[in-house]
Formats: sequence, C-alpha cells, structure tokens
Amino acid sequence: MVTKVQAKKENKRSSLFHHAYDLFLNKGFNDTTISDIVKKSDVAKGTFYLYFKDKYDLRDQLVARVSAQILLDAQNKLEQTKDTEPAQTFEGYVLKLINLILDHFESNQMQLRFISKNLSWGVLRHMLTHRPDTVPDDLDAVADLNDPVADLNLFYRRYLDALTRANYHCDRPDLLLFTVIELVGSSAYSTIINEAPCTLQEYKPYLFRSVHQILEGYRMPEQKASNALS
Amino acid sequence: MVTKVQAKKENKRSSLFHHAYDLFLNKGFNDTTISDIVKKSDVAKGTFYLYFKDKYDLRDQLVARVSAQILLDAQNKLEQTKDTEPAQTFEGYVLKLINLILDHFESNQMQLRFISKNLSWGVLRHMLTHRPDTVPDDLDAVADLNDPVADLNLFYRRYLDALTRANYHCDRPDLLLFTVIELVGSSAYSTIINEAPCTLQEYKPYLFRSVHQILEGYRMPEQKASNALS
Amino acid sequence: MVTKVQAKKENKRSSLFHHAYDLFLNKGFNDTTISDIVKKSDVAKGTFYLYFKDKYDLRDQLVARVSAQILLDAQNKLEQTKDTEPAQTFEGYVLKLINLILDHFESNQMQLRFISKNLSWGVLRHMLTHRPDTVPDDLDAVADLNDPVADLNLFYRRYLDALTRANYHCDRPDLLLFTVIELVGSSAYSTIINEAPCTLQEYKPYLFRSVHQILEGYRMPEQKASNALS
Amino acid sequence: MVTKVQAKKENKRSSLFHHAYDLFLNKGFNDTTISDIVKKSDVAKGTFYLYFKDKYDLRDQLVARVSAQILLDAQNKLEQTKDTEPAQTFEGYVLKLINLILDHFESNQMQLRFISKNLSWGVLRHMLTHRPDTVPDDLDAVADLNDPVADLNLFYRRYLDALTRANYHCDRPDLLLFTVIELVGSSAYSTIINEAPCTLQEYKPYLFRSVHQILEGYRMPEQKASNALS
DNA sequence: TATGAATGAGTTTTCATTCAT
DNA sequence: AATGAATGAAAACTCATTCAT
Repeated sequence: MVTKVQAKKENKRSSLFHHAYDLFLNKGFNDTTISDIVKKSDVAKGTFYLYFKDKYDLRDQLVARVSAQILLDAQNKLEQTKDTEPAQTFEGYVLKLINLILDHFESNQMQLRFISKNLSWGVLRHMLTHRPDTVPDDLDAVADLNDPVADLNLFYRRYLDALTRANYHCDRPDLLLFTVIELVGSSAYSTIINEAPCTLQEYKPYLFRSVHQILEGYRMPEQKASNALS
Repeated sequence: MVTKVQAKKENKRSSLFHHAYDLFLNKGFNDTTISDIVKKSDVAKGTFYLYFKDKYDLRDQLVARVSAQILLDAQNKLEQTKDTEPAQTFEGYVLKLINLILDHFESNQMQLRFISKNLSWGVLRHMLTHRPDTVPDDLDAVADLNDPVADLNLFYRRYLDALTRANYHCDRPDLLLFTVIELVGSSAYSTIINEAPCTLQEYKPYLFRSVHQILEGYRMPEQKASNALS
Repeated sequence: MVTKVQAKKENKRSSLFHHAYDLFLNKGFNDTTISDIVKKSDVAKGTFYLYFKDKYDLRDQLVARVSAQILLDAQNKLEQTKDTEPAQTFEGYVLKLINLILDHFESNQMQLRFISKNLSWGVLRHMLTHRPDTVPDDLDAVADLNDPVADLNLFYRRYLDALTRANYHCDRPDLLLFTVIELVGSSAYSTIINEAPCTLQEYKPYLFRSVHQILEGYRMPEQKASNALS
Repeated sequence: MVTKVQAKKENKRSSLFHHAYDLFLNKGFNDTTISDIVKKSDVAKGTFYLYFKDKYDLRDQLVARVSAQILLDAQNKLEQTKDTEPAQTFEGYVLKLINLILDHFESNQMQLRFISKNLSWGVLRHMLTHRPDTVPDDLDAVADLNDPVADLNLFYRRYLDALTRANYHCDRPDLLLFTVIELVGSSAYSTIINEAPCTLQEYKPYLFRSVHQILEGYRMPEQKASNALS
C-alpha cells in the first residue's frame, strides 16, 4: 500500500524532475536557477534540497533517466514492429535501433543538446550491475518502480538475446554495445547540433557503413557474404 | 622580428591563456573566475576584456588550441619515427596516430577532462576552411603565427597524403576522419576518466579492431587480405 | 522510584542535553543547528520544541548546569581531601577551590570556551533564590532531581560555613564570592584560551596574590600577620 | 599627499564602521545583517567584502577600536583634570580611571553589551607589541592615523609613568593592569546589564576595596599606612 | 507525546562587468 | 592600453518553525 504521504512525496519529486527538465531544455542548464525550478514546480525552495543535493545532482539523475528512456523507447518501438517486419539479422536489429534513436534526436534537438554526449556508459553502467530479479521489499522502493534507469537491464537482455540468436562470436558484448553507442551519440551531436562536418542525413550512410563494418568484425566466417543493409 | 612591444603585448595575451589553462585544468572551468585568472596572470581585471569577450570566449579558443596541438604533436611524433619504422600502410598510420593520442590522454587526464568531448569537428572544421597560404598583413596577426589551430590544415593535408598513397577508395575522407576522431575521443573519455565500461588498456584491442573494420570498409577489393595490426 | 516511562521521557530530554553539549563544544554554538542536535539525539525535529523554547533556551540551561557542576565538583573534591589535608584557613579553602577550577578548565578548554565568560552571577543567582527545602510535588519535577543548578545552594552554604568558621568580617559574602568568581573566570579565559597576556601557569601566582589581597581586606585586624599561601 | 581615491576609499571603510556600529548597538550583532550595514552605509554589497572578510571580521575590528577608545578617553579626561585635582597617588590614578570607565559604561549600556566582556587583553595585546616610534612610510598607513588601537601604547606608557612615579614594586605591570581590567570589565557587565548580584552603585565600594587591596599587594612596605580612598 | 516533510523568508557570498583615472 | 575599486543583481543554500498525521 502506498500511503498518502508517500504519494505526495513522490509527486513533489516528479514535479521537480518534470519542470527542471522543461527548463533545462528551453533555457539551458546554466541559465536555469533553482528558484526557477521550484517556482514552476510549485514547491518551496527548501523542498528542493530534500530531494536533491544540488542542481548538478538533479541534472545527473535526469540525464540518466532520459537517456535510458530513449534507449528503451527505441527498443520498444522496434519490438512492436517485430511481427510485421522482423529484423531478420542482428545487424538489422542494431541499425534499425540506431535509426530510431537518430530520428528521435533529430526531432528533439533540445533534448540532444541537454543530454549532450552523456548518452554513454554513464547510463549503461547500470545495465549490468542492476539485479533484474530483485523484488522491492520496502515501501520506499515503490517510488522507483517507474524508474527507467532500473529498466535498462531489460534493454541489455534483449540486446543479448538478439546477439545470441545471430551467428556472432563476441566475447565482450558490452564493449561492442559501448562502441556503437559512443559513436552514434557523439556523431549525432555534431551532425545534428553543429551540422558539422555535414548534416545527419548526409552522414547517415557513412555512419551505417561504419557500424556495419564494426559488426562484421564479430561475424562468424561462413556468413560474411550476407548484408543486412537493404 | 618580434619587437619588445609586441612581445610585451603578447605576454599579456599568452599569460592569460597560460594561467587560465592551468586553472581550468586544476579547478575546473566552472569554478575558475575571471578574478582568479587575472590574479595569476598579473594583469588588471579590465585588461581581460581587452583580449577576450568573456570566459567562454577564452575557453573556446583554448580548447581549439589545445586540441589542435594534441593532433599535431601526435602527427609530428609519427613523422619523426617514419624513417626508422615507417607506417607501411594507411591503417598502420591511423592506428599509430590513435595510439599516440590515447597515450597522451592517459598521462594528461585533467587535460582530457577539460577538452572533454570537444575534441571533435568543432576543431576540425578549421582544417578545411583555413587558408593555408594567407600571409599576416598586420602586426596583430603576428601574435597568432604560432597558433596551432591555423596549422591544422597541415595535419589534414598529411592525412590526405597518407590516404592517397594507400589503396583506398574514399569519396569523403573528411567524414572518415570525423568518424574515427569522434569514436576515439568519446571512448577515451569514458574509459580513462570513468574507467567504464573498462579501462583503456582493456578497451584498446576492441577499439583498434573497430577502427580496423571501419577502414576496411574503404579498402580496394584486391588488398583485403593484408592486416596492418602486428 | 523512577518508572520506565519517566526514564524514557528523561532520556529524550537528556539525550538532547547531552548531544547538544557535544555539538556546542565541537562545532561552536552558532554553527550547531537544531537539525544537528535532533539528528544526533535520534529524536524528531518537532520533539525538540516539546522540551525547549529554542536553541538559546537550551544553551542557557546548559551553561547553568555545566557551570554549577564545575563549582560543585571542585568543592566536592575539596571536601574529600579535607580529612587528609584540611584547608586550615578560609583563604586556603578559597585558593584551593580556585586551583581546582583552573586545573579543570585547563584540561577542558572547549568547555571553557563554551561557557565562556558565563560562569558568573547568571548562575550564582540561583544560589540565593533557590529554596533548599522545597519538595518536588509533581512527577515532572522528578526529572530535575539531579539538577546541579538546584544544588548550588549547597555550594553556597558550604562557602558560608567556611567563611563563618574563619575570622572574617564580611557584611556581603555574596559580593565577595561574586568578585572572586568574576576575576577567576574572566582571567582564566584570557590566559587559557588566548594565552594572553601570558599562560595560566605564569599568571597563577599573580592571580593568587590578588585573591589573597582581596580576602585580606575582610580579615579581622588581629590576624593580618598570617599568610595562607605556602 | 592623500589622493582622491584613497580618501574615497577611506570614506567607505569609515562609513561601514560607523553604520555597522550603530546597528550592532541598536539591533544587536546577530540581528544585524550585512544587507542592513551596506544599505545604511550607502555602498554596494560587494564593497563590504572589499574591506572585511565577513561580519565577524568587522565586529572584531570594531570591538578593538571601541574598547581602545574607551580606555583612551577615560585617560585623556583624567589628564585634563590633572592640574585642578591631581591624582596624588597611583592608587588614586587607577581608581579615578576605573570610575570614569564605569560611569561611561553606565551611560552607554548598549555599548557595554556590545563589547561585552571583550574589553580585555584582546585589545591590550596591542599595547606592548605596537612600536611607538615608527613613522608611517607609505600612504596606506595614513588610513590608520586615527586608529585608536594603534594609540593604546600611549595609554600603556602613561600607565607605566604613573606606576613608576609612585612607590610600587611590580615586576609585571602588564599583569597588574590585566588583572584590574578583567575584574572591572567583567563585574561591570554583570552589575550594569544584569543588575546581579546588585547594582553598580551598590557594588562600587566593594570593587574599589578589592582594587585597593590588589594594589596594596605591590606597595613598598614603608608606605602601607596611607590610603588613597577618601 | 512524537513525528518529520514542508516551508520560504532571509542570509551570505560571488563575480562578470563597468568606468573614472 | 591598462588599471582595479566599485557595483548590485543574482545565486545557492540554510534552518527555525509549523502542522498534519
């Protein structure tokens, strides 16, 4: 049972998260003050410090949440279309995922600017360490039930599933994922935000080609002929 | 010939550069104030504004300079050893360059933290646009004679030379360079600063493998058998 | 008999006293917050206000308690050695008492700093006004049974006893005691905490000489020749 | 020559001193904010920090100045009446001085409350260390020309003069002065502010008697018969 | 009695920028 | 070009106190 107090408490936290996110996107992190955040969130200034150590603490939690959500959303969307157009190969799976993420970023440039180049292992770290099977045993844990960061292990398991089903030999699947995410996140920022050295649309073929080649490096010999890029 | 007056003038500018760099590395950008910088540089507060618009202007110039210097240093070091142990292939050239840069970052972590993920096209942009043959036509330009950013086009020309001599088919060599630099810079930060998902030394083989594969994607068919990694 | 409930109740009060005292000594009064106190005392914030009006109320009670305890401890220690080495004169009694207090302060400098220059009539006031024979008539008063402040009248009575037994003519013994305590407390602070104008050990002979002279002023004529200082 | 800038600068400092003193007396130290001070002083908030580290720094400097001024004023007043009614003995000199100080405190209770029991060696310390003959050799020193703390050595020299002219044997005249000042300051606070254990007027005879006795302790034998108290 | 989340006015302190010299 | 005292808006953060539970 979630008591009234806990519900109220979680409301405050969520409200702070929500409105801080709004402000960070629109005014930028540096130009957003704690006063701005609490005013929009309709809580007292001191309340902020009940939930977060300072503005940086809030930002870090937010980046983690948002980054995780983006990965999960893309993966979920992919899963939903699995029946109609299955990603028949692992490479197809990865490239489609990347494409979804890139499209998301292109239509959410402020968000990309905010999480900047933080879509990286800072988030992914949680994937492996988080215990997938633990059951919350106290009421406080309830508050984190819809914490996307906690769901990242699901993302990782699905990724492993896709990898295992395909014919790859990869002793460190985590490092493969890391490599791809770093490359995608980093170049997306440059091409989308700075449009340098070119636009995302111009760059996409080159990016896909690079990812293709990276994956190819882990393919089992006999299958090297096939190509997932249509 | 640089006159004493020019030297003195340059002293202020470079003193500001020098001490700001020191402070940014040791205290971090946010925690360094203009007061700190002018105090260490032994110039008056107002003088700062004669040379820089604000702290961000100074930082951006600094990141560009330092980043450019790192690339050039690595390349120069490579050129010096060219006679004794020539990089016989383009891939060898690239991997050795990467290795030098990674080693540099590993022993200059504060510097890596500072230029952070800014070692990117923000800098490389200058490579193509900067006119290699312009001659400084006023005394002010003298100050920038040894500006590493202006030398980046040299770096790029050498890179193109190495690429041309090898048997690659690459219609956009700038995008290839961009891809590699983004990947290296981004993953260096994660592995060196956060040691996540693993240490740099652990990651190196996987990084090299990825770069190898990316380059392989541009190789002319008949040469695919050779491998530059010893 | 003190029931468990009363004990528990007293636990909260004395826990607050105890931990507040700790914090005041170590962090200083101004830098200690009510939050600090209740956290250490393991009671809720609101509970503080059930026992004390505010931080100043707590401090004042604490200063009174501690000051009284110091005086009583010194006197008790003196009483215990009375048989083996009796203070044969009133002057001897006073100087020994002072010496015990000074030694106590020297090994409890933080405490001296806290009660600062408050070891004064702020406390002694209670000596004369407090009714020695009243009996607590409600359970709440039980909590104060071992209140050192309430025992100060005992201290004063013993002082009067010693004075009366000796051959002094003093119409206002309270003002004599006041004078001595002000002088001792005030100069102890300076010499122990600031070591200015000299250390306590250097100052002691001069302080004893002054007290000796002050007492001498109340001596009956025929005895002026004797001197209690060995 | 005092430049305009220095004059202006000193004006700000004085203004801050002056108005802070006003506020500390009337609202109390704790209830006076830096905002209050700068508002009254008509300077910007940041300017405060150009002159003082924080509120405590300002207070300490102020206590020292005021305390020194009180001592000097009393002594000066005494010197002025020296011709009409000379203090024929050293004891007369001291008791008259004390009397002037006590009268001053009685009609300036807020001031007494402020400097509290700080009229002590915290101030007197400067007496001995300050070099009486140094001449300010730079313009900055001009700012301190009317610093009463710096004049304390004059007070001390006059005290020594009076002591030397009389027939006393005192190896540590500084400790004698310290003793008297601690006793006077401390008991003045209690009797004037708390009226405990009695009023100042009630206490005065006892205080004078004590001081008389203390001085008596340093008198040369042959003169012990005389008594300065009329 | 006891709790502790919430409050929000209030405080200190910082620091980029200006401008008279 | 160079100075550095002065500015003052704006920021972070505190903490005594309340009150619904």
